[in-house]
Amino acid sequence: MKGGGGGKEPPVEGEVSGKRPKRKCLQWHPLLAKKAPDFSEEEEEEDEEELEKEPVLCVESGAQEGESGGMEDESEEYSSEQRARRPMNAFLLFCKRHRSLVRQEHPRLDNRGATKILADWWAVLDPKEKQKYTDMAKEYKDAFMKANPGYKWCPATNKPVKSPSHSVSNARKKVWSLPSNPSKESSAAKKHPKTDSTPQLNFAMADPNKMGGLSMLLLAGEHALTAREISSSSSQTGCADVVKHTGKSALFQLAEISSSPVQPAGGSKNAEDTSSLTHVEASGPSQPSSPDLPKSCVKSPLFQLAEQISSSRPQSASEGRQCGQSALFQLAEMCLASEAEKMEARSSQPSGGSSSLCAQHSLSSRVTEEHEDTAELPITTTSSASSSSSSTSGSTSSSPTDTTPSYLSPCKTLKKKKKKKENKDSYENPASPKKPKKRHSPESDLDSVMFTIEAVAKGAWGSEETPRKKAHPSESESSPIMDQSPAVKKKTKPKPKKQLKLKDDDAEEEEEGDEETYKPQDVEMKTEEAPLTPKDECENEPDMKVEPPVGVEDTTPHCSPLHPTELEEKDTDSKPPQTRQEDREQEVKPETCGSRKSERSCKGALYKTLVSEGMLTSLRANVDRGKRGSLRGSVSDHEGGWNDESWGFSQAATSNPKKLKKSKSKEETTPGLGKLEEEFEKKFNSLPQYSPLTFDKKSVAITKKKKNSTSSPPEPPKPCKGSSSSQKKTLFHKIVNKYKHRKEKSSATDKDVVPTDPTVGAETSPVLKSGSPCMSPSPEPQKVLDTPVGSQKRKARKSKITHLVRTADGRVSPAQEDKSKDQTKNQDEKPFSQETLCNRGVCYNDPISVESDVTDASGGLPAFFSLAALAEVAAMENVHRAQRAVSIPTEGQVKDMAPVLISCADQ
DNA sequence: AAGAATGAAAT
DNA sequence: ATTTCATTCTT
Repeated sequence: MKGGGGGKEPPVEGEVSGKRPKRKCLQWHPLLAKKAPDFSEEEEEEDEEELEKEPVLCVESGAQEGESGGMEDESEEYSSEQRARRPMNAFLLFCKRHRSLVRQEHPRLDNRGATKILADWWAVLDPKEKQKYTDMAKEYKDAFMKANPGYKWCPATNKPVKSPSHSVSNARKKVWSLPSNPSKESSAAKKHPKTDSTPQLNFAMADPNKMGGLSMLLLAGEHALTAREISSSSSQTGCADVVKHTGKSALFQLAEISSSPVQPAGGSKNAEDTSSLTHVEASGPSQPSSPDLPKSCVKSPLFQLAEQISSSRPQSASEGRQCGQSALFQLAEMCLASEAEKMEARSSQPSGGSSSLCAQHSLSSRVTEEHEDTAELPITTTSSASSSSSSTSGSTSSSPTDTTPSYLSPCKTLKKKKKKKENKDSYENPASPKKPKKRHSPESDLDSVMFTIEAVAKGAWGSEETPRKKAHPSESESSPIMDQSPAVKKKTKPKPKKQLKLKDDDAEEEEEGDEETYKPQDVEMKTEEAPLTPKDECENEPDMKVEPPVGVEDTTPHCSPLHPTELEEKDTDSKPPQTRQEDREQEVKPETCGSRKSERSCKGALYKTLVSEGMLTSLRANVDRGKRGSLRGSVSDHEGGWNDESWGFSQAATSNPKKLKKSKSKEETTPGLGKLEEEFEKKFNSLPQYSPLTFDKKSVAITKKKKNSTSSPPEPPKPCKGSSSSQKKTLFHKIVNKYKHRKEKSSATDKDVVPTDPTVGAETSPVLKSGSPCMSPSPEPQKVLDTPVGSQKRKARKSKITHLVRTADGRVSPAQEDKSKDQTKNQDEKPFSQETLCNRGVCYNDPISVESDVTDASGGLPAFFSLAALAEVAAMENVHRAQRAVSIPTEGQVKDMAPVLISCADQ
């Protein structure tokens, strides 16, 4: 049948069933590049407008591939083929958001069942609410389209490519990365990749967006601190602009270089490159073995930085990169600090102590460590890392290796598998689920933010470093300082698997686990109200992203190692995973802790240099991104805007520092990926999550109104939890199967309507839960309108439904089951719903959310923190830090910075 | 790998 | 009108 689909598929992919191998799970893709030019709210609308500008971004590589972009390109090369996944529609978004809930309620239910339920919910959902999703979907789509102008939902028929199948399994590519070129489908050579791969191009994209992001962050901070945004915004912008080109590109290049394994040569090659880089930084230009031009460009700035730093720090010698990092960090910090300071006194010399810079210190200390640890370290970082993370890295490396592009990357598959595994585990061990995951409440976000920043900065350009650490974890000197390394290790061991998407999954899984555990009791009890659901998860959800994978608890994101003493404290605090407060404290602590060092001397110079080069900008951008990612969960405006920036890297960073590292090993390739996802997530999270309760209400209401509503469609039978669950379950399956069957048949041949069991009736109450525990939905038979119910795929509809409808009087045996199920479900749900709703939903702030269903809908955002709020908090934190940190010499630094900044601003 | 669901897009 | 495919994840 699919003939129409274009012949492309059938022949091509014959392997599967004629269809193309669907890649399922990837993340949707990031692209969306929109930019948020200013932090102001333009985002909402301007998407489109800006778009025009953006296009560049899309094109970026210019080559048609689209992907060439920088970092990602490696994978991307092939990507052209892969083409981005289409954006999710409203329903899918809804599903994604609520599936976990459903699952919680019915752990036993399989996905399909869940989907059905979701469909029901969806059907019931108020238009307003629906609209939210719809809007988001649209937004999403728009962004996506912008990103890839020529994108077609259906792959061009042309794609004769061939074989996607074999080459590698197609893993996910990171489509997200860049917009595929519009033409890609048309003919374009899919593969140019390599040529472009050279870093040179760099991202056109970087500019505008990044700036925006950065500026946003900074601005936000400023606002919070002082009210003055003025100069800052303008100044920043201006600076950014100037720098833009160079800066970003440079940064990116670095990142790419470091991260990108692209080199065909394989590990060795990578090593070389890296080394070259290192050299450059550290020793200077003299060493540059690498012929690559682009790099050289980058180098210079870096190099300078390195030098300066090194000068400041006596020791420096071999490891340039460290220096580089530190420098970057410093810069980042400086930027932040500077901005803060600016407000106060930008005049000439603010002696203000606001310096803060804990990060800096930490970094520096860290650097030192590294220094000692590995002067030479295997630069291979990438390669080494890859080796460690066998699968992922392997894939990555391999791909780049060949000249011939293996079209697909195995990623997807792997991912899925991984996920699955984990899920399984979780399932098996219910206990595990809870674990540490501390759900961070908003506060934690801050923490994460700081953390993120560091991570990001590091990750961004220092991919080298990270991996390296991993590779040689402790080894030589295990200075107490390293918090990360240990953490990393732990994590790695426990769950090396999921790196990318963990968050959601984890959360869900966990939830599930919890639920399951509880459930049994409930079932047995059958108490109507079932108090159970303790669910602390509430917080969880919102933060999920931030939260590291359950893994080990160590997740604590410490900012950085500090002095030993402090360190100790920190550790202590951090260790206990349980409390949130602790987490917070942690956050604070790190800040507090700064070890002081005098590095300020160079800063000014560095700063300048960076600025000139543009590094700063990029740096800042990175920082912002990181911050933003973690911070901004809210996305107050529904449309907020997807910034490509966001799409960039954050994901890993945000979620955990560890991840970052890990990710590198795993997929360094996709540095950017995270951001997009993150952005998406934020938005996604901002979407209201409705509790079952809500649906109940609605459903009821609807039922009354419409009466039929979903009635006919078989309610998704829910497996109940009770002891009998098994039976029910079985039944459930049967039913399901029937439906399925039905559907299939129908599609295949209308003829059979599945007369099958009349008994099946079971329509049960329309929609899910009616409120009363016992009640049976039966009351309203209303029959069906023709409206297509949602459930059974489209085909099924009326005719089928008909038979489904419960018999006049009642239910047939099967029906009974269903009912019972429903009842149970209802019970559970209700209780849950309320609590759940409160908690999870949205809630941080208000309880309102519960009712808010409706309200929410209208209102728009639930209570997520608004970006501004977050920013504020962040700002505050900074201030505090500064205050606390007073002892730190940073002041000087600050001073230095100020002038620089100013100058920058002027420019 | 199939499949449940909905929707957007393409055919 | 019909077919693809996006997401999730069990079976």
